[in-house]
Amino acid sequence: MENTNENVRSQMRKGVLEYCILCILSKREAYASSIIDALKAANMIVVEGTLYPLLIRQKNQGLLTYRWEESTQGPPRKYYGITEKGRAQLAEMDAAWREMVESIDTLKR
Amino acid sequence: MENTNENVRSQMRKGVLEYCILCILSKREAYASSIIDALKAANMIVVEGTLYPLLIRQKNQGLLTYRWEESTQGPPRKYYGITEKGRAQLAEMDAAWREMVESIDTLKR
DNA sequence: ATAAGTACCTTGTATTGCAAAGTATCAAAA
DNA sequence: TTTTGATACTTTGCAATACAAGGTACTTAT
Repeated sequence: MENTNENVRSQMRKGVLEYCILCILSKREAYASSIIDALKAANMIVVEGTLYPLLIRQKNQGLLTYRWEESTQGPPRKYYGITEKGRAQLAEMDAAWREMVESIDTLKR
Repeated sequence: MENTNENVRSQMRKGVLEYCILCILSKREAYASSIIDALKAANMIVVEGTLYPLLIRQKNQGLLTYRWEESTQGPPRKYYGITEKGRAQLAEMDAAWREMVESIDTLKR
């Protein structure tokens, strides 16, 4: 019964995940598992079934590209990187995020 | 083509709206239109078709109650108020929100 | 060969924000 | 009295999306 906590967080994450992905990829290329690790390190738990469709969507929107790279252990990895269009979107999302933080702040006051 | 901006904001709002409602009602009772006004004042545009089902959901979850009140001009208004359970949920959401802000901050760093 | 580990992908479901259209109440104008 | 306009609440249908669960494929070690 105590996943109320997790439900609340899950709801709040909606729509912010796409922003997180762009944030991560704006710094370095990464493949799915490493993205999940980065999110986990920031206390944002995400599972594969969420991330893969999201990456594909962003790729289809032209925000991301990818390249295959061999791995020393295991199958090849799909390294995603951010595009110019992705950076533009990220800039919009930065603004949207700041505005939302500001909005909540206003409501709290 | 320039509603990209609005789409981005719309996505980010997802899941945070419930939090906003509780924030507003934790301070004072309010009816739908006045809630929309409060959100608008905080730069969060929400329409009726979004708000009404949300209020009903939260009421069914026991987070809100309401009472009818006559209006000097127009039909009676449904004034919503927050319950004890709603305040507990709000406390959880406060924590979840702070964590999310912190998470994004971590990713940005 | 087989098993284990790693990585990527797909399907089905529930939730939810929203546009659009509908219902109901009240008061003032025609 | 009827009609119009303003206000308020409600419902329906749709699209987007996070997630659980299950599946495919490649590599290395046993």
